[in-house]
Amino acid sequence: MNDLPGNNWTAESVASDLERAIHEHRLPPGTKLGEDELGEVYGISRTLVRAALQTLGHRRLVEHRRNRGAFVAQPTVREAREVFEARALLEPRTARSAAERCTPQDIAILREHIRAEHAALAAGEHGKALHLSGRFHIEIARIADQSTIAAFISELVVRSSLIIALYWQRRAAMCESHAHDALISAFEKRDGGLAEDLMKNHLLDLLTSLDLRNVSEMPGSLREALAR
Amino acid sequence: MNDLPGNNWTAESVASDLERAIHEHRLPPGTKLGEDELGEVYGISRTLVRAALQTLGHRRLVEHRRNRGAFVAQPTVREAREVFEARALLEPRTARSAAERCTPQDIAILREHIRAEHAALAAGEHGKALHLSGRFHIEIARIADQSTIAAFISELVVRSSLIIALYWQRRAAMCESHAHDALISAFEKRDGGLAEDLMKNHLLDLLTSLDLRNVSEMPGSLREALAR
DNA sequence: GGATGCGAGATTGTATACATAATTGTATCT
DNA sequence: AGATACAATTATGTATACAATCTCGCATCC
Repeated sequence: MNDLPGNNWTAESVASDLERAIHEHRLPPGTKLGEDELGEVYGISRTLVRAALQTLGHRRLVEHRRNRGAFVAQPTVREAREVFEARALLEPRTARSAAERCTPQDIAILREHIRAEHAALAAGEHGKALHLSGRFHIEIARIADQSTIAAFISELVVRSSLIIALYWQRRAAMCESHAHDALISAFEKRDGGLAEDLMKNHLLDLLTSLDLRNVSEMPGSLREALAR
Repeated sequence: MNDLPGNNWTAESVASDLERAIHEHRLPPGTKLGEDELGEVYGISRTLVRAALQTLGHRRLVEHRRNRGAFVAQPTVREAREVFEARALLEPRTARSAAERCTPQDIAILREHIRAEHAALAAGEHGKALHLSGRFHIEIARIADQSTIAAFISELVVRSSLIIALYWQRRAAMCESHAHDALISAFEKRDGGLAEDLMKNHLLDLLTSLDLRNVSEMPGSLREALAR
C-alpha cells in the first residue's frame, strides 16, 4: 500500500499493514514472507521486518519455521474449530454489553462500516469487504469498552479470515447475510439479549458455511510440499 | 534461575523465564528491564533480549515506553476489571468442557499441582504458590483441548498475578480457599455444570478479594510521576 | 539411468556497531 | 543559593556484518 521511501515505517505500522493485507486475502495462506524482500518493499532493514513478523507470529497470523522463514499461517481444521469456539465464548456476551452501552454515534459508525462493506462488495472487492466485515466485529468489542477482549477478538477475526480463505465452501454470495444489519437494529433498540442471540447465530452461520469435514488434517506439510 | 554461560538460551526460553519470574512476583510491577543488563544476565546479545521483551510486551506483561525501555507492566484498575471480565467469559465454560473430557491421568496431574502448591505455601514460597495456582487454570484449558483459548487464559492468568501484586487486600491467607480442591472433585464426578459454577464463583471470589475501588491509582502512577 | 553425495547459493539466526534520544551531573549566571 | 543551560553519559532504535543452516543443482557412482 504505502511503500514510498519517505514514509517512516515502524515495526508496528508494518505489522498493521501486513495484517490488513492478510485480512483482505491479498496475502493468501502459505505465502512466503521473505525478510529481505519485505525490507526492500518497505525500505527498511531486516531488523524492523523481523520485529513485525514476530508480532504477527504471536497473533498466529504468521507461522515461523526454523531456518526456513515466515509464512502466512495456514490454520488446520482443528485450529479453525478452536477459533470459532473462542469467538462463541467471547462475542455474544460482548455484543450484549455493546448493545446496552452504545451511543447514537457508535451506531452511526457501525452503519458506515456496513455501507462501506456493501460498496466494496458491489465493486467486487471481496477482500476489502471481508476486512470491513471483520472490523465490524472488532468495533463492537470497542463499543463494549473492553479493550482486552477486543484484542482477543481482533486476533480471532483475522485468523477467521485465513480460515475462510482455506475452507470457504459457498463460492457465491459471500456476505449476503443481513446478520450485521439485524445486529444494528438490536443495538438501536438497546436489546442486549437480542444482540447476544443474533451474534451467537451469526457465528454459527459462519461456522456452518465452512467445510471442516476434511479429515486428512495436516494440510500444512502436504500443502507446503506442493506449494514449493 | 539458569544463567549458566553454557545454557543455550533462545528468545522464547528467555521470555518464558522472565514470564515465570513475573508470575512469581520475583519481578514486581514497574521493574525496569534493561536490555544490556538482561543480556549480561543470560549471556546473550540485546537482539535476543529485545525479541523476548517484545513477546512479553505483546502479552501485556511488559510495557514499552519509547526511548525509555521496558518495564514490568502495572495494570490499571480498569485493566484489572477487563482481565477478570475476560476470564469470566472464557474459564467457566472451559472448565465445563474439561470436566466432561478429563481422564484419570489429567486428574492426577491436577492433584499434583495442588499438592505442590500447598507445599510451596507451607514453605513460605508465596510466589511459587501463586505460579502453581495459575498453572492450575492453564492446565484446565489444556484438558479442555482448546489450545487457542488456553493461550488467552495463560496470558490472563499471568496478568492476574500482576493485578494481585498491585491490588491484593487480604494480607494473610492467600489461597486458603479450597476452590481448586472443589473443582477437582467436580472433575472426578464428570459434573460439567458443577465445574462451570465453581469456576465462576472462584473467579468472583478472586475479584472481590481485590481492592479496585481506589480511583487515585497505585504506586505505579506515583512512581511514574516521580520518574518524570 | 537412477540415486546418492557434495558444494555453491540463498536465507535465516545472532551479534555488533552506529545513530538518536533521554537522563544526569556540572558549571555558570543571576 | 537557586535555577538554568549545556555537556557527558547511558540506554534505546536501527542498520549492517558475520555465522549457521537449508535448498537446490550437478557430478559421480552403482
